[in-house]
Amino acid sequence: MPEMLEVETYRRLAEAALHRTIVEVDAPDPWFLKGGATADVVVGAVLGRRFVEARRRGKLLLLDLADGPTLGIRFGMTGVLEVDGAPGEELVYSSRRRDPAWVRFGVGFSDGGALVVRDARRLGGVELEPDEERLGVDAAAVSRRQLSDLLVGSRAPLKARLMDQDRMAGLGNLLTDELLWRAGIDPARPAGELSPTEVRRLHANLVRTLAVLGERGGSHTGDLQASRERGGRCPKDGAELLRRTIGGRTTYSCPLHQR
DNA sequence: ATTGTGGCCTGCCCGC
DNA sequence: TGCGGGCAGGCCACAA
Repeated sequence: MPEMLEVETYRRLAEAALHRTIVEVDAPDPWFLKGGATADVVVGAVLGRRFVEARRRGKLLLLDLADGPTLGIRFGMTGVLEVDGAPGEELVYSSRRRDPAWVRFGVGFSDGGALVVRDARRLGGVELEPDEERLGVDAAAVSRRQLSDLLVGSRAPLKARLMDQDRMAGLGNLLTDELLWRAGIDPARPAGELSPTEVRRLHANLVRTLAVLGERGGSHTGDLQASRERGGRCPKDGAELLRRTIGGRTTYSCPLHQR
């Protein structure tokens, strides 16, 4: 999906949709409704109300309805948010096409505008009252101590642990590869085996990576990104990058400086 | 409980 | 041009 940086962009975009009365709900795809919701239930919850707050936790966008439930939106890998026809982000792995069939959910406002979710692959979804607390602390707000605590005692690969949304929410495949490449730590290392020095380095690089890539415009703007392909070379030292599957995801790392 | 695997669903790109 | 295979920034259910 869009990782947390993209969802944060969506969140800011969604602020333009606040305080506008919803007069129309488009939920054409039952598959896209999660948590047992049906089109009727969503219509009943949303119609006639207004969004009053746009929040984010990890990759989950939360839109609070006045005197109503919270609408949660997940974007899967290819979901895009649009408000009044303007897309929030161009996703690297998502088509630039705007096929009307890809609209999986939308609400129309009394002033004629609309908030729309497009998702070609249908891996995202919309849910009423999502369980926010199941998600771990947002990666943009994690303290060094919290980071240390969520790694300690784990023998899962570091990368898998960092992407475990129940422990820390927000990091996806690209951000995690970039982060570990910057921090100079092997993604396959057991999470609990990092030294205090390495945890400190990891945290500093997390803060910096989110800041820099956020500034540049998204998860795909990392220094490693251009080399994330078969045969790609490390931008730091020129070594051929390792391509492995870690935590179920394609992982690129430098065999020289990531130890 | 933790960790690993497969599957979901669809579009695109590459090579033949 | 057509077709099959592989791949994709996420998440969930399930198995060991």
